[in-house]
Amino acid sequence: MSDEKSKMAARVALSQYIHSKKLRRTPERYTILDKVFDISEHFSIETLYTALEEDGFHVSKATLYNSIQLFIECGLLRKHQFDGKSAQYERATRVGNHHHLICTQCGKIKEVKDVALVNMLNARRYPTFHTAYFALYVYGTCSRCQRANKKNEKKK
Amino acid sequence: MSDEKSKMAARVALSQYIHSKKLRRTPERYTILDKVFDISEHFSIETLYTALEEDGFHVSKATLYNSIQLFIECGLLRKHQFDGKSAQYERATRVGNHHHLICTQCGKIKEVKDVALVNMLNARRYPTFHTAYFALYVYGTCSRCQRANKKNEKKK
DNA sequence: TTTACTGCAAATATTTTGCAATATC
DNA sequence: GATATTGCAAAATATTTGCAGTAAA
Repeated sequence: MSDEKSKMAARVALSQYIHSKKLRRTPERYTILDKVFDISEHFSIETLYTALEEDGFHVSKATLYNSIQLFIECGLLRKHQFDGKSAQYERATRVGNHHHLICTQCGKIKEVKDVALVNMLNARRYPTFHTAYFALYVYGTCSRCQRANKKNEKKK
Repeated sequence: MSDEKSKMAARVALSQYIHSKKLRRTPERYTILDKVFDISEHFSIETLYTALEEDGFHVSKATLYNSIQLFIECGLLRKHQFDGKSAQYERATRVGNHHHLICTQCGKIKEVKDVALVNMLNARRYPTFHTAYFALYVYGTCSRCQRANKKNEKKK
């Protein structure tokens, strides 16, 4: 799906959710949603806040937290708690087809597509639990840190 | 492995790590480690702190955070950032053979053994990345919340 | 005797909450 | 007009940091 199309689809999904829950269609919610769909990668509340400010659109942090929570509830967004302090978010459509490699030394996060694995996961069923989605985190050492480690060993 | 045996093994592993990094074998570290191996499930810093206080053993929060970090570094402990506020920890030996089902409605976390899946995961290799371990989180609705939802639908 | 470790308190950072003003339905 | 939503500031919470005293090597 193109960026514009997925943005439109997200707006529609949000509208439906808002309608079904008898909530209100505020301009803030749609502006924030658009911005979320402009950002291609992970983002934090802080990043999103700054990006919106740069556009000359001011919203309070409280509203940001509220809106993001709403997007998560209606399935448009996923939340990650990587090891840093603040939560990271990304579009649900992106999360489906990749997972995350996390370097335990430098904290860098890399995305990997692994369709075969995703298919295996999707085929799993757990009794009495209705699965919505998965998050797989792979912890280890990135290439950069591996190299750094080798260098240090040689020094000794 | 029995509880006592795994506790001993952990002590040995910690001693080796401490020696290799030229750190110090303080009584606090071993007392905390023992307590960690008494707790069978997930725990937070707060839980661990209280458990130690109840034993009449006082350590500062700072020392707890430090020690837990040390245990993670030497591979004895894993950290989870489920959706609550505080981080949860559990023994690495336990994590290997199960993963977590997380109810997005009530936040309850259930453990599931899935050896076949674990084996598949262990067989995966990612170029330029040296994998240490995995964390798989399955999000969805637990049986209890499924029932509650059905009841609410009927009310309408 | 060197310096890593501990405890305490203060600092930092993130997220949540209360409330008055406003805007949507 | 009823009430959901916003912005702001204050509060709550978790974790980190600085530093002086203590203890392991």
